[in-house]
Amino acid sequence: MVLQKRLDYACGGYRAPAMPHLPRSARGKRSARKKVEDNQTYAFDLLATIAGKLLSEIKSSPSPCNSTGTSNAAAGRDAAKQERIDEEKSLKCEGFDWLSCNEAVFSPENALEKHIAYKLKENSNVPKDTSSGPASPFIKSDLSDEDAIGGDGSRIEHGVGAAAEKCIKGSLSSSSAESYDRKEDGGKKLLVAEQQVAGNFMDRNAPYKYGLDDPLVMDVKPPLVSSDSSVEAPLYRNNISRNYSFPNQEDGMDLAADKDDDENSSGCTHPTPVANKTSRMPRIGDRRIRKLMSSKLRKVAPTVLQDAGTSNYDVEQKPALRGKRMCYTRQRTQRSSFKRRKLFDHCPVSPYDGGIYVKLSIKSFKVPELVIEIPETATVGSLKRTVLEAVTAILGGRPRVGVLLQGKKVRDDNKTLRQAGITYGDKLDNLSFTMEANPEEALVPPPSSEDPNFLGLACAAEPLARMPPIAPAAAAVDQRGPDSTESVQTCPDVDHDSFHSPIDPSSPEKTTASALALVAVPPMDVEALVMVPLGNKPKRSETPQRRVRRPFSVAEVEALVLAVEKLGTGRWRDVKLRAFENAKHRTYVDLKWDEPPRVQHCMIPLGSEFKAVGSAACHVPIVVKMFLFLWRAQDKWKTLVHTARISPQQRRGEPVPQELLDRVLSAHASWSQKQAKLLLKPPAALLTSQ
DNA sequence: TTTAGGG
DNA sequence: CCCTAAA
Repeated sequence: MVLQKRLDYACGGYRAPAMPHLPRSARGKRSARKKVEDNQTYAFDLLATIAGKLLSEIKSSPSPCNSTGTSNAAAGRDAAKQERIDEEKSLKCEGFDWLSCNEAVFSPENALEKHIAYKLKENSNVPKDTSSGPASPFIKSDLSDEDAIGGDGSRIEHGVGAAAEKCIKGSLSSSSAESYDRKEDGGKKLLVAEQQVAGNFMDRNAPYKYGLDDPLVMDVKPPLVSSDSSVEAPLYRNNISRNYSFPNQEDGMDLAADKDDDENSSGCTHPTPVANKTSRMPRIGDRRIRKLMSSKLRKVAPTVLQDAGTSNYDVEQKPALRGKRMCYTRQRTQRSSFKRRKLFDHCPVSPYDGGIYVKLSIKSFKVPELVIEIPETATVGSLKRTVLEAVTAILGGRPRVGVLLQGKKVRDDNKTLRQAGITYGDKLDNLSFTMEANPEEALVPPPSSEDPNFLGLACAAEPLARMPPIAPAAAAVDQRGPDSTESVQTCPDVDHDSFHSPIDPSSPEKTTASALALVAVPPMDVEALVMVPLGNKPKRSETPQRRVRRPFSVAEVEALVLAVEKLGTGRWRDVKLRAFENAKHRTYVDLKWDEPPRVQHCMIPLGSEFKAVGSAACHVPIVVKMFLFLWRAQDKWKTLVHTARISPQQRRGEPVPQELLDRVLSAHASWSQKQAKLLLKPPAALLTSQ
């Protein structure tokens, strides 16, 4: 072998043209992305949560918040601020902000909490990796919180809760705005949100209308849609308002329970009738709630939320909350089921109690960015599927996804992205998505309606709120610990197949052009990304999943044969280049997800608009990463030669025309000979010369 | 960074 | 399709 190489060099002196290397910078981007994704996921959750919160708010509209923590307020603030800062520093979550904001806006304490909890739960489920990783900012926030608190790893839930808390606090404290000095967008946004919320709370009885446009959200990402989210919720005042207080703080469990409930109630996260719980809760509730909220918030949107939340929160009574939080977090993490039960116990209030829930009409809301990686050669249809998967993974439900390029709907699912004009090079900014709830599904009540809290909500919010039950995987993850990547892979939720199918055989162009691959991003990846903690450990991302198998098309084979016939069997890099000029970023090596350098991705910042079920619409900024999958000519050739040598009956897969196989054998033989000759000759030459 | 090979 | 040795 070595000899051959040498010979080649000597003879041809040709070296394969150097391939353009992908910038390593990609890595960094990648990591960032992941973070984003994580955030995004959470964001969805958050959305759901928000919805729920809103509902709950309406219901509960508790007044107690303000009263709590008067004396401690100052100290709490400081602490909170610091925390925030820390979190921010550690995490830079852009996306979360909005969520938190939104949530804040919507949720009344209880409602928020619940919602959050639900979301959290869902998230928690999703986050199998949570334990493992560092995924979303939320997580980070959690961590930070934990650290601060000294608690164990809290999770997304916290973030949500925190957000909720913030919201609540914000709402409670009219002066919340001042507390936020932060320059960060998120922080500011939060402030705004809070303010709004506060206002809303004030007006509980009246239906709320928020201009969710939320400055908050907007900041984060460029293309983010400016969603105009207006939430309209008639607030019905239930008894809920009476005490939001949860059981004692000590029972962090309660919180946990709430969260669990949320999680469990994957179905309808949003609509949470707050009243139920709240009614039951003991008075301490305020604190608890706050705590919960804070914790949740932190988890969710560590940076922004925290800040905002903290500030408000701090003013009121942060310190206490922290401690509580920790407890509850831990409990939560350790025993989700248990938590759930507790929740019920605590908040057994029947939805009917008087709890009225608000009918929310969410016009739009923003969700954290969603990062999708997809090969340029993938079809529009596959893109839709991918986006759908990613979104539904978070939101649940089975909405329909549409792709908009420059505001124009791309209808032909069979076109490749390239054909549709969606290329990584440009125009990505113009890419957006629409998501429409499946009417049929929209009506379907969430399965987990058992939770009284959800009863009311069932409607509009529902679809969004629903989170896919990733629980199993998550559970696995938890047990395993952060490092276990496998858990992700195994995740039942994702439908891997859906992603793959994409390429349309009918379009030859595609195949040839992308001889490479259609591979779609496995849903898992998305999840993984989502889950991955911002911070420290990308453990999750590390475990590469096995690539999806994408058999070579006949066209690809033909291109390969042609190239080999011309170039021989030793210059695979050249072969690839020759065979697939179109693929600019091809390398002879197959691409791997986790190897940015090899992967070409196009980041497409998108402002996607999603029309959620019912009247809910949300803007989801989606980042699409496009990449080309390279196949390994070397390997393919190997198999081709083998295939050509075996009987047709033994062959499997897409039949390769005998003609091509014959050429394979022919080329292989001839090049083998040449190589052999080369090997032999040189020595002779040397000898002679010497 | 490419190739060659083996699993 | 993956992994690794070797260059």
